[in-house]
Amino acid sequence: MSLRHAMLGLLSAGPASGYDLLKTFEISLASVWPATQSQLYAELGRLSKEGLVRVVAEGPRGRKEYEITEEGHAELRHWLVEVSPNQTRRSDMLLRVFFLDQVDAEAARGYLERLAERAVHEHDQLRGIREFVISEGDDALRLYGDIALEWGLRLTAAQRDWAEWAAARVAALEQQKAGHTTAE
Amino acid sequence: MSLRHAMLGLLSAGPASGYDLLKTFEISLASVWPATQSQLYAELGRLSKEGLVRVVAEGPRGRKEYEITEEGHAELRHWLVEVSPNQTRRSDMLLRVFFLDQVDAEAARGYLERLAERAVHEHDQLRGIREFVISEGDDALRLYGDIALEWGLRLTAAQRDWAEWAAARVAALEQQKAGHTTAE
DNA sequence: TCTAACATGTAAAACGTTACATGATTTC
DNA sequence: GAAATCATGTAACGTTTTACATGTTAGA
Repeated sequence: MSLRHAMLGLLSAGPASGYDLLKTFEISLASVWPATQSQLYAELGRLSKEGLVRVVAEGPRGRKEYEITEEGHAELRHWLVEVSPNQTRRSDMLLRVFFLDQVDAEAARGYLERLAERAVHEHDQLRGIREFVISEGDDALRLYGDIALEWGLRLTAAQRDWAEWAAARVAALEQQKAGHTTAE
Repeated sequence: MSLRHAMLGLLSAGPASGYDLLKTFEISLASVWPATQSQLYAELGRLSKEGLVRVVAEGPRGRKEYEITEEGHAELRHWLVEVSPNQTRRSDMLLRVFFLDQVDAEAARGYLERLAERAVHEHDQLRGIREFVISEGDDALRLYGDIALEWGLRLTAAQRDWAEWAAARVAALEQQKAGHTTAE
C-alpha cells in the first residue's frame, strides 16, 4: 500500500488537488511509483474518509484542494522509518535472461545489446535532469532528490556495464560454436 | 502478463506438474518473479485452454504433468525477443528517499544504513549461490544462469555503495546543522 | 468559437495475495 | 498410526490498468 504514502508524501509539501497530484505523478514519480487518475481519486476518497487528508479549499471546475492532516503526517513518518521496504523487485527483463537459451545466440545477444542501449538512453536522460535541477529548493529537499537521482544514474550505469559484459560473453559463445562447427 | 511466460520458460526445460512449478518458483524464481500456488493452478488452466500447454501424464494423487506445446514455444520465443521489457520498476525503497526530508537527519541516515546492510546481506547470499552452482548443466543454460546471477551481484553491490554514499552525505548535513546551531 | 487544459468521477477487467478446503501417498 | 509431503482446486479481497463518462474554464 505505497500509493497512499506517495500521495501523503506529495501533500506534505503543500496542499494539492487530485489533478495536481496526477501531474506530479506523471512528471516526477512516473519511474518510481506510477499511478493513474482512477487510482488517485479513489485513494483520495479513502484517505479523506480515514482522516489522513482533509479538503481545505474548493476552486473552479469542482476543484478540491486536499491538505495532509496530523494523522496523515504521523502515518507518513511511520511508513518512512518503521515499515521495512519491499525487497521483491519483479523484473521481466531479468526473467527473460533465464530463458534466453530458448533462442539462438544471435537473438540472445541482440536482446542484451538492446538492454545496454536502453540503459545508456535512460542514463543520459537522468544526466539531463540533473543539469536542469541543480540549485533551487531548500537544503534537505535538494539533498534527497539528488540522492534519488544518483541511484538512477548508478543503476543505469550498472545495467549498461552488465548488459555489455553479458553480450560479449554470448558473442564468445557464438565464436566458439562457429569454430567448433567449421572444425568438424 | 509475464507469469505465463515464466511458466512456459520452466516447462521448456521439460514436463512438470503445478506442484513442481510451484517448488521451482519458490526456489529459483522467488526473487525475480514470485508466484503463488493459486496463481499457478489458475494460469495452468488458462494456458491449457489456449493450447500453449498440454497434459501429458497423470500420476498419483491427481498429479497432472504438463508439457509445453509448439504454440507455447512460439509464444515464449516471441516474448523473449520481440516484446520489449517493462521499464517501470516500482520501488517503495526509492519512494521513501523522496520523502526523507519529513523525518530528522538521524532517522533518514538510519534508513539508508539499513538499506546498505541489507544489500550486503543479499550480496553474500548470491555469492553463496554462485559457489554452489559452479559447474553442472549444459553450456547455454549455465551461461544465462550465470549472467542473471551476475546482475544480482552487481545490483546489490551498487546498492550497497550508493546507500553508504548517501548515508555519508546525510551525516555531513547533520554535522553542518550541529555546527551551525552551536555557532548561533 | 474552438481547442487545450483543467477537473472529477465510475465501471470492468486483469493481476496478485491470503485463506480455505480437501484428499492421497510416503516415510518414520 | 501419525506426520510430512504431495497434489489440486476455490473464494474473497485488494491493487492496478484501461476505458467510459461528463462538464468547466482560459486563451488563441
